[in-house]
Amino acid sequence: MKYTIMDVAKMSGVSKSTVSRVISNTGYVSPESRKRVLLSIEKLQYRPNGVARAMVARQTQNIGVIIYRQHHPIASHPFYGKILDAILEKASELGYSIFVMTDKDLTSKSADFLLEKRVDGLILVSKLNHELIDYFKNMYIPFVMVNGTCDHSDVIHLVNDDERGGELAAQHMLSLGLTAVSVISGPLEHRSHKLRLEGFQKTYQREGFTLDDDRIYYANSSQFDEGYKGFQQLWERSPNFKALFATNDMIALGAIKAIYEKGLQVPEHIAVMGFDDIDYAAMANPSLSTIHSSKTKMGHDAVSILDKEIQGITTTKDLPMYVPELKVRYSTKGTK
Amino acid sequence: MKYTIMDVAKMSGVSKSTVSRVISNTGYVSPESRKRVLLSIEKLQYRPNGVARAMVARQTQNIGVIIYRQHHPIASHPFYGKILDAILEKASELGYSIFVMTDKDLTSKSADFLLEKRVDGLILVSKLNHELIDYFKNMYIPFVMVNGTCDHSDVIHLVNDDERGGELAAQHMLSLGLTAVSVISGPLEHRSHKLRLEGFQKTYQREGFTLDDDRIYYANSSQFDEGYKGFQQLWERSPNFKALFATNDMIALGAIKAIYEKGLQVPEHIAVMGFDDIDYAAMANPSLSTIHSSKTKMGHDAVSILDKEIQGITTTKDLPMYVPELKVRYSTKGTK
DNA sequence: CTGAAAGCGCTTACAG
DNA sequence: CTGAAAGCGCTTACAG
Repeated sequence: MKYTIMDVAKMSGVSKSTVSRVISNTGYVSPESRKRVLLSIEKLQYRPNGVARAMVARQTQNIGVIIYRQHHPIASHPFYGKILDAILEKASELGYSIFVMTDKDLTSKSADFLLEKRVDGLILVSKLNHELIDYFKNMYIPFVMVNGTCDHSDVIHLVNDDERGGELAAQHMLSLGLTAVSVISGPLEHRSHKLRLEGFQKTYQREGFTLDDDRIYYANSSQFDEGYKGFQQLWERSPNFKALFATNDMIALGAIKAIYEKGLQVPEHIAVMGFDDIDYAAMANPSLSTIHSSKTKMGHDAVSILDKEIQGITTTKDLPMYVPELKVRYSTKGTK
Repeated sequence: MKYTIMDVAKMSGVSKSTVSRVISNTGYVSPESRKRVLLSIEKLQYRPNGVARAMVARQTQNIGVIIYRQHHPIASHPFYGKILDAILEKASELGYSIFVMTDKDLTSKSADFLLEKRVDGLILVSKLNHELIDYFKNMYIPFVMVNGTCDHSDVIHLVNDDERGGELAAQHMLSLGLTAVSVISGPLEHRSHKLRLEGFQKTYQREGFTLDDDRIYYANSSQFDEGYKGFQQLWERSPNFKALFATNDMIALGAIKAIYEKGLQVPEHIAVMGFDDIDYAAMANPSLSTIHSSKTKMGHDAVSILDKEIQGITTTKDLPMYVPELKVRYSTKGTK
């Protein structure tokens, strides 16, 4: 810590240029010099100062991750936490370190960090407003968006095919003969909730079953509580449905709690499906049928693609969506 | 991004020294000069380069967080994720940015990062081996440990009073007359699991009930699966207990799943208690009685204390433990 | 193969 | 109140 390249140079009887060469393993260094330098480094426990290096290299080897979550947890979120884990994993693999910032920061501190160029690139997770996207575009800093709302076609944007997922959910329910269905939908400002709902609705309609608006509860958040409340409201409106689709697992889990409190059984009285396949979905009691959406793969890809962008290797901005997958569990089928 | 302090200086017709003064708001600058500089900054959208600044200031305003989790998720972990969220929150408040690193990194890359002085201080979360602690001590870099195993009295170490928590759990069960109890314990190398178990055991013994070793399942991990397996094993050994204590909530949840699969009810046939009060404990079905352990407060304190250390303000190394709290829910009481 | 020099973008004394 | 100079710890051409 306390030693600099000069200390190593002196100790080895060479110039700092030579030390620099052996550290970066570039250029020519005689075997003897190299040996002496390596020895000094070892003795002094010398480590190059990354900040100084970053300054001249104009590269920090840092990636900033901004997750938009105004009031809710970020890391511990069952969906976004998974993405973050995947980002962490891939970043370490590719030699990047990760700065994690909350959106609250974004308006002030974290924005400054980016502006102050302490990161080589950015990963924006979840919903971000247009101004922000424009802002980053103007910064000429490479960035990718993950699971956000974005209609700029020139922005790299990783998303699940949520509409297809909604369709899969509907098809599964229909295959079980569950035509009397209600829905709890998360906030429609979020691309994913909107599309999941649309895909679900369209499929029912296509099969000749209309989903009246009073069969849908529009939740204010995508949290457990809203699922709980949502079911109560729907049941109060008209207790005549046999199945419930929620646009994410947390909502579904909240609904299940409310269902049991009413003395009803899942799936005997009401079959329930969620969306996302968060870890708890499989652990829950009863286990929750759901649509698996990419989290780990999205996180990994975000870093890999960003890495390419940082290196100036242009990739297609127009990436295919991740394909969702049906997971049938107890909450619809009644069997493991 | 592309502009430097020189560009601002030229545009304003002053020297870069003056620009620096207005940016850092230090020293004297005439009102007119200040105004011109501010205007240029605005026009050019200039932002100081944080890397350059960090180099001369010898301060990065960065804190590194290392979470030890060899094979399991980090951010999305219901316990550590919460701590991380709290760290993120407090750090942003105090003007620090957070680097998150996994332990896999630690042996190579992240260790280098620390050595390369890209952080002003460190937060070490969870179990870390002795060498590592010594290593950091030798680096003369301020650090605090959170929820780890550490017997160095000169290391700042934030922990819950897990033994007391185990005691609280035992007292609660005893108060319900549940003397025929079994236990699933997480890995004893972890300070917290060890102490939770000890506190629990001692309390039963004190009340005249011995907990034979065959009543305890020693799990290989602290995950859901091990709870599931643990119950099956215990039940196979001797299906004569009416209550189960698990040293964390995930284990308890896994056990509950196994209990239901055996056709038994919680708490009617078997009452279950966990430990930690992760978010999902309250959401689970049935809701899980548990011992609340500090997560958010620990995360906040870790940053605040580290901040003081970084500033050279010495604080007591000997901090009081966080006091655990009993949360009674359906899984023991049979009522909300 | 190696060293001296210049420079990355800032801040911090020091003259004036 | 302000500017020139030195320096933070490195890397990168450029001579030799």
